[in-house]
Amino acid sequence: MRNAAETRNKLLETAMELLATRSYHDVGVSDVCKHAGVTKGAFYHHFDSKAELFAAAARHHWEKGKDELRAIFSPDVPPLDQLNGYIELICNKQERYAVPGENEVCVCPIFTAGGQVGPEDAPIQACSRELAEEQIKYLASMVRGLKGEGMLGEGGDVTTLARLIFQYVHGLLTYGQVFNDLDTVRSDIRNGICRILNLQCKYRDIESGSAA
Amino acid sequence: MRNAAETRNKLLETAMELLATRSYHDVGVSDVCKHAGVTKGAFYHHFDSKAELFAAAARHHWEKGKDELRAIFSPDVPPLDQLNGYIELICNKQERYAVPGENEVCVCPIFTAGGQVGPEDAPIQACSRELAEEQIKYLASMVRGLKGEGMLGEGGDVTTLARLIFQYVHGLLTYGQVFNDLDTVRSDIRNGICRILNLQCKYRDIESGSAA
DNA sequence: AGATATACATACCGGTTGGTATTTTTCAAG
DNA sequence: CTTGAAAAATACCAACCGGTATGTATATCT
Repeated sequence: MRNAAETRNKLLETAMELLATRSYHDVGVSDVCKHAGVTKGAFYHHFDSKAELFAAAARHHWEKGKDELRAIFSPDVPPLDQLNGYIELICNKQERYAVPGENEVCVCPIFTAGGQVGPEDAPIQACSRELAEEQIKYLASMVRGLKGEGMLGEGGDVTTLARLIFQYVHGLLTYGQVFNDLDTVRSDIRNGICRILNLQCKYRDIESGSAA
Repeated sequence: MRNAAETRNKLLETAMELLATRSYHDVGVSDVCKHAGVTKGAFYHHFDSKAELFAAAARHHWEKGKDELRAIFSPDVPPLDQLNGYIELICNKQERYAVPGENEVCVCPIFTAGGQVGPEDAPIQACSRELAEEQIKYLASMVRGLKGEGMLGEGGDVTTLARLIFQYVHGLLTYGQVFNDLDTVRSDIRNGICRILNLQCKYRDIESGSAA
């Protein structure tokens, strides 16, 4: 009886890894089991269904990365550094999850899966919305900070701007995935976000504290 | 021997209809056949494989809508009307393909499918990229027009801006699909595009020629 | 009209997938 | 040790899906 928690963990993380570069329907439970070095019996001991696994995996993945997120969007961090941190975070994810040569770009597995399943997999859609909303909240706090420092042009509700950024980043990553082109993602991301924010030009380049 | 061309056409359009609200893997050939009122024998008489059907359907759909696109992005049309026309086009697609109450929002079936299949369905990915690039070209001509009239803020390569818009719109639609929220799509689309373009505020509202 | 290719229908196959039933192993408490 | 329950392995199933084999009706050409 090897550590049960560890097995469960392995399944959760493997599910997320596979989902990062392939679609929800492409990733079968057998796949997850094989990559995790676990049998199907063990799998169905820990999870009731495929949908439940991926919902749990999404939440697990989210919680795991939350510290990182909190660090980036901490009120102690200058808003501009928050922006840079966010962009870096996304790029780092690429290096972590993407498969060079094969799948250069990986999308946000959680949110993407929500668009790939029908109403029958309700738990996944629900999870997808829930985590998207949380992410938008973090972005909103950043936007509020930038606005507070007068770095943004006129107009634009904070929450709306955060949502627009979220939408854009997701579209960007999907674009990168389809074209399998990480370079474009890297070069467009800052441009796109800054334009949506209407961030004043003098702040657009990396100049403050953190560096790549 | 009922009209062969008509049967083929029915299959192509049905495929696109189903793909608008469901994922590539969710839509089976049997589904398409049933909805098209055609048997599988007839289907495989016209198409070699599922992937080929959807690639053909995508191109068919694209060609069919090309006149509409050419009309919108015609050099005769003032750039600002082009922008309004583009936004209207996307909203109209929603009314045409979405299933009210069930699937409020539909994404661009062609491009989305590209992100849902692996390298094994290469024809679909290829088609997806190809049509995305074409669409970006149309957008680029619009951006060039706007720029020519001095309506945009400083900076920004024309092609880059067109790509950013494409990325954003796709992300927006996916967002709308996941949240099943057409209202947000309607209210965000103009905002997002104008911000990316850095369209001068005085031009942002609908004021010229065409109306909704 | 007869021959022939096209258009479509029916039935089915092999493989895969999510899920289950059952057995074996592991570990900790008594 | 014994025991008992959790954890994990093996074997398996029913359903489904893409695709095929084969049969039949319809149009076209000579």
